[in-house]
Amino acid sequence: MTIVEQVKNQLKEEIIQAVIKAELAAPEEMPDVVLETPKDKAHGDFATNMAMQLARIAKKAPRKIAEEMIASFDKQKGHIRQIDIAGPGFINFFLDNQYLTDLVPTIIKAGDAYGCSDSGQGKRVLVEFVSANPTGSLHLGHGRGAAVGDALCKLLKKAGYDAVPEYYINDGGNQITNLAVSIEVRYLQQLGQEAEIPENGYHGKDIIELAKQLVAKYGDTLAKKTEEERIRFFRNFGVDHLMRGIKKDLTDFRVHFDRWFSERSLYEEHKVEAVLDYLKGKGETYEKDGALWLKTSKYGDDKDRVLVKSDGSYTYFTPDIAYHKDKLDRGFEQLIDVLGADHHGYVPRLKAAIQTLGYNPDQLTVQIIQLVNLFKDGEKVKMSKRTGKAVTMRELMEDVGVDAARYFFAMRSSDSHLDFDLDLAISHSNENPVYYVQYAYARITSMLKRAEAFEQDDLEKLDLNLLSSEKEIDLLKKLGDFPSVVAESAQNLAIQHIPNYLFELASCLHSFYNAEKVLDETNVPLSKARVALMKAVRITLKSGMALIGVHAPEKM
RNA sequence: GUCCCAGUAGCUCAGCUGGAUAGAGCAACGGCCUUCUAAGCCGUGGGUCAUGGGUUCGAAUCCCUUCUGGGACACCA
Repeated sequence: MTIVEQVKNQLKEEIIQAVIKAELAAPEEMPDVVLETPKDKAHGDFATNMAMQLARIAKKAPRKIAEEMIASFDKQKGHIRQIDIAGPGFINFFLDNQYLTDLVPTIIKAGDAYGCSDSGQGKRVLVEFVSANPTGSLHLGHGRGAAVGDALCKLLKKAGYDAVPEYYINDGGNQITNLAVSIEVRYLQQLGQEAEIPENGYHGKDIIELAKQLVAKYGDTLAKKTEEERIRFFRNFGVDHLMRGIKKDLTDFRVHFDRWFSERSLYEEHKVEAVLDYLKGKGETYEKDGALWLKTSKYGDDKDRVLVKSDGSYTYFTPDIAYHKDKLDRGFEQLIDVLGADHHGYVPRLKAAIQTLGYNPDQLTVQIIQLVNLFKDGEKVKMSKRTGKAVTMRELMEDVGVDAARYFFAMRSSDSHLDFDLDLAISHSNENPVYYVQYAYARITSMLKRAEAFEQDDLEKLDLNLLSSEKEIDLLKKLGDFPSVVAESAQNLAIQHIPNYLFELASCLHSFYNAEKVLDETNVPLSKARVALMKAVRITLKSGMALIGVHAPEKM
């Protein structure tokens, strides 16, 4: 438990005791104690609405209740300095600063671990994200999914969940056959033979590049193989090649996966057949029009869905069910799928499928990644200038850098549309929130390099009571918020709170920096305390930036 | 037609589980570098929280209506 939580819990307990002592409510009718941080400092460090909540139960006016509560309050406990009644019946608590200054040594000792909590209680969570087909390069939308999924995993881990990031490689279905055929066509074309890309094939230039490489390496030997052998070869070659590119993109984007799960492995281990047999055995399927259907409408889907098409092949859905069963069978309590907006309609059937498998549909949470619109010079950029197709993740990384891209992707709730301002992301100016936050870190770092005279290794010897100016208190309060911001963001799968928090913390730092001098030879004890405070801020900034995959630069 | 997301300052958006006078940044205007990084700070102006109702001590927040914008709704993946 963090310092701030301890203080709050103690305060809550005192509030409950005061209510009981004043005979305003019996323990069993006690409302939840809401303790919030007021926006206005004049309203204290914490405030409770308890008196208003009790109005109906105690049948008295809120302000009257508040008075009675205060009268029976034990002020000796919980660092309380002053209690006020305000507004319609708020009780405002003013605490001494001890609990805040205690944060400094706590954070310094914790280091990178500051902000961690056991809020997730070790719950096993599998986060599947990106999972793009190995049929081309990753584009903008995948970039957002990658940034969100990766940040989500890191956030969950920090908040005490056992989160595992996984990528599902669609290397088994029709689209891969299409890819193989497309490569074959380009290969034959390179050799001067007549061939045409099929309608649902891949027309990208990268496939032509691939074919050129094949000719350079194998000459025309591949053309002499049988059709079947050749396709199998192109299949493997294509997937390997494209997955290498995808992995490279993701690594460069600082996105990590614990496991790359191959769809093909599901076939090889007969897990698709097994799940079909299982569903048939449970009576969740039926045959119609020569196809095999799953009764998903029984579980909230609009209509039933096809598992085996009339031509005998599987739909995309079928191995995906097997994959989700595999995930659940591996013992994950919660599955998070980070999916593109185009998969929106896919969610009900996936949830229904999980129910047909005998699991609880609430075990699956789908995070929809909404569309990203790029803006340049105030205009919407739709296509890449280079390729004429969707802008790739690689181009984005090259244009704006990983830090800016990751920050911008993390900045907004993932399920709402994102307008990505390229000019803003590139600009090295105060308009750019990424630099604002990084600058705070660089400033502290550069300052600490000159701070040798004020180093205090023995934290016990610091006189932290000297940290009492308004800016210092603001900074300390903000530092104290970090663990709960992490925990709440993880719980709500809301990564956008992290950039917000970082911006606020950076703002407190800049404000403090301009108001007070840290390194002051004429006041050594204060300087020592402030250097320690700066270290705490630095640790917290770095830790927060790490969550969203943004680097903390030593200098700028 | 059904479903999802959004509508808050001129622009881009915060606003946590309902709380007190709705906040930032940009843009506009005025200040602050002989002093630890001015990529910074301080100040001023700027609002029918799309709309109409409901829930209640209290609503930008929760529920419903309407309007507007975006997206999704295959025996594709």
